[in-house]
Amino acid sequence: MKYDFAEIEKKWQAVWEREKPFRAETGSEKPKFYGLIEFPYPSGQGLHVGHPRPFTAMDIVTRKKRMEGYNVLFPIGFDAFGLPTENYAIKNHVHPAAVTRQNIANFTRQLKMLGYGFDWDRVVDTTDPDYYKWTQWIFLQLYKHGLAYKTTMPVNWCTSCKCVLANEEVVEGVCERCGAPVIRKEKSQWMLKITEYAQRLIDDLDDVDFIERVKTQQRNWIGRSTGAEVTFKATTGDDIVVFTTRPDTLFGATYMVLSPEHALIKKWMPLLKNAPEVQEYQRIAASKSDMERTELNKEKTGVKLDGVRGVNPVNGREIPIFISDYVLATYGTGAIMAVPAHDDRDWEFAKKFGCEIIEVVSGGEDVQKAAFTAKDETGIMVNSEFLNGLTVKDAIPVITKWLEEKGIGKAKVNFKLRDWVFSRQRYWGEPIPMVWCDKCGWVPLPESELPLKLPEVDSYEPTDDGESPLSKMTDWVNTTCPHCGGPARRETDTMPQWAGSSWYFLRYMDPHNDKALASKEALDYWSPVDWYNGGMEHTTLHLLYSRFWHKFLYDIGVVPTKEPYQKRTSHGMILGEGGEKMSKSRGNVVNPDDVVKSCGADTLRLYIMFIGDFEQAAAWSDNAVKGCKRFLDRIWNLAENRIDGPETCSHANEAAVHRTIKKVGEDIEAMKFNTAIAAMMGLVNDFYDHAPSRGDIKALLQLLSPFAPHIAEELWERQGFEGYASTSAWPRYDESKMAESEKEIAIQINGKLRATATVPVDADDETVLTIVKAQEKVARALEGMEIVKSIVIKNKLVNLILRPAK
RNA sequence: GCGGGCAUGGUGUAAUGGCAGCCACGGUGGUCUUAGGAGCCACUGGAGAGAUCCGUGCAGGUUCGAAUCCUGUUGCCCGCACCA
Repeated sequence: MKYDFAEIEKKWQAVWEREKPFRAETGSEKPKFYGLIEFPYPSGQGLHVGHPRPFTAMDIVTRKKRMEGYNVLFPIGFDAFGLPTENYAIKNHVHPAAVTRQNIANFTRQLKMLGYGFDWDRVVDTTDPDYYKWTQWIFLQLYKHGLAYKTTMPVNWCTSCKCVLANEEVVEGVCERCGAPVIRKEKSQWMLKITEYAQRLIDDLDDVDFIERVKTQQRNWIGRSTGAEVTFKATTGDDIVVFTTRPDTLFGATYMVLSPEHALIKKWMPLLKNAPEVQEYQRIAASKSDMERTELNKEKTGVKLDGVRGVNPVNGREIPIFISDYVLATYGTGAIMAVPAHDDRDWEFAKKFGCEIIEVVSGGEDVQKAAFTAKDETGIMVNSEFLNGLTVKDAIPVITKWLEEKGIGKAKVNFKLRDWVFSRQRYWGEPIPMVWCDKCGWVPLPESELPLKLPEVDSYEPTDDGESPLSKMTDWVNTTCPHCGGPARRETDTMPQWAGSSWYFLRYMDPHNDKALASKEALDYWSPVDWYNGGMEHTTLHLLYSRFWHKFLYDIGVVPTKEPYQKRTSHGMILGEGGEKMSKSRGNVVNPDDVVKSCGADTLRLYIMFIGDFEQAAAWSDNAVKGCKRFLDRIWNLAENRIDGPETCSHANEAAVHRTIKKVGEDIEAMKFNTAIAAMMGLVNDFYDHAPSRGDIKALLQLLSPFAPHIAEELWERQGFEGYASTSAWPRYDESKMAESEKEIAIQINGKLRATATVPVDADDETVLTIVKAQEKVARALEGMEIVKSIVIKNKLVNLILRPAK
């Protein structure tokens, strides 16, 4: 009979639906294992072939863990709030909730079609009021602990989404989602104080097992730098506080620069002889979009303040003050001391505006020609009075202490990380549970009134005036103040997409709880997530946000661990045939439905894992899929009919079977799925040379089961093995059975491969050398030569170093 | 500019100090066949009739031995980007 994948996959999916063999049991005596994948956004297009890569990988890991005796939690859900759904709803005049329901149904069908061992009783949906009740609850806790606040500030505004964006959502000056230009807009926004956790978000990376590039990217994004804050006086008597990482170069500060938005400029304006010029510069800087600001970063611009000067506190020298947009209002104090001799940007600016360049660290080239920026031991302080003769490294603590004693400065740590802009002017998101009362100010909704549900509205259109569509819903907006009972208005902005995903992994632990986001028992039992795999694109978004929320929940005693995820890995992207990104416009999109229809889910699963290094991007190839289908066909041919006999390995295949068990097991743990599959293919090739015994086949089906669960289950049943392959005990290997009795070793002469020889395994050096020297080619090479040195690497190689005999 | 990564047959890749190319795709030939775009078998890095020689982006180095380690260099990809 032919391998009828369609029939087989349907059959076993029905069995799993009925018998729920992948259900997780909170509180089980077995050791727990919590494997997590990023829950998908249920888009109208359905599953992309990119999805099965991480999903199948974690399915393989968790299926193996289950076979090894773990109580496995492998859940799935839907991150369903978001703009595409809202836009689709607007265009087609349907409610976003209806669109979401449809899309989730389609995703569910596709995920089941691929045979994943999810616990389907724990599905979460971020748009379900029973779920977002707790998202709102967490927001209220953040508010109560002073970590949520509303403020008016210039924010990133996407001109197409008509919505504000977090810093993390702006990529190269354009909207991460739609690619439209981002401009600055002054708006009143809810903010979350992620900066409060900046240091801990860095420090605690030391305690978790994240792949290194994730840690590095998070550290860079948080951007910790240590230095000092120093107070300069202005000739007006005002204090100008600057931040510097190089307080050692203070004697070389020959001018100062303020950001165009700096508050002192307004105060000084009447004193400035060139006030119109300064105002013009401010106006231009303010009108630049982020993209223009980055594009125009080639040449420095600026204006000198004519009428006010600064005073260098270390030597009392008067120095000029400039404004320039190379100093950012949002970082440090928005003002810098410029040391052109030892900073590339200051040097460039000084050259253009004719500022003095004074060397204070010797050891580099002429500072009139280029800045000398080394801050290690190579530089020695000069022209710096009491710092002279010290290295940069030694000078920093000396000057910092001096500044502190004089009361003009102190050590200071700065972060690039900004607070998280948490409001979105859109309909399809969690309502922010806050009420504005003219008497009481912002008042949080009582927890008993959660969830605050989204009202039914006629139009979800975003507005050009920057208000949320909810603001038009006067019935919903007008309410009473929970504090004084007077008339009040609800907040009409909604939460960003990242809210619901910041804690969903906790909800999986206890998804139907209506008393708490999850019970303490479930949180204690399942925390932390043991292994979380997801995309690199979420490193500075979801991953950072959810670590922040988790740390907060830990601080208020809700969760038992400091970190949500013990281990984090990441997969590469699946590209279209030819190596380009898959997109509708290129017409190279592969639909999983089509692949499953033509080759089956097991083949798709195998191929997507065999495609290449899991962490690397890989290009889809229709041809290569066939190889995986062929592999399953070959297994089918071997095992479709019952093989009788004892359940032990055959003599001919025993070593290969045990080696493959070891290899596949280790490769799954190391996410080297491609080589695990290659090893199984090798074993099947062996089985074509030496017919497999009942035991050989049993081991193969068990190894195959996590990768291609349907066919493994079907053949398991046909062979009449007990129970199910997917719940059988993962096979063990025996080192002693892996070794062959003989090994072919390489023979090198003076480091060059010259011959091979077959020697008994683990033979001692002398025996090996005797056999080697008896080789004809070796004997020939030895004529007239003497052996200077023999290197014997057990079971691998012999290298003879020869020279002419005297 | 800073940070991270990658470079191996016609293709995807494997080997992390020890016989370069496991496993696949593609290709060539054979076999079975009414037929084969199915299956099975064999071959498949390059040059050479062959013995052999050459070969892991490039140039050096360490080593008995380097795709692998070190130094330099080129190219590509990703992240951040005037962060003081």
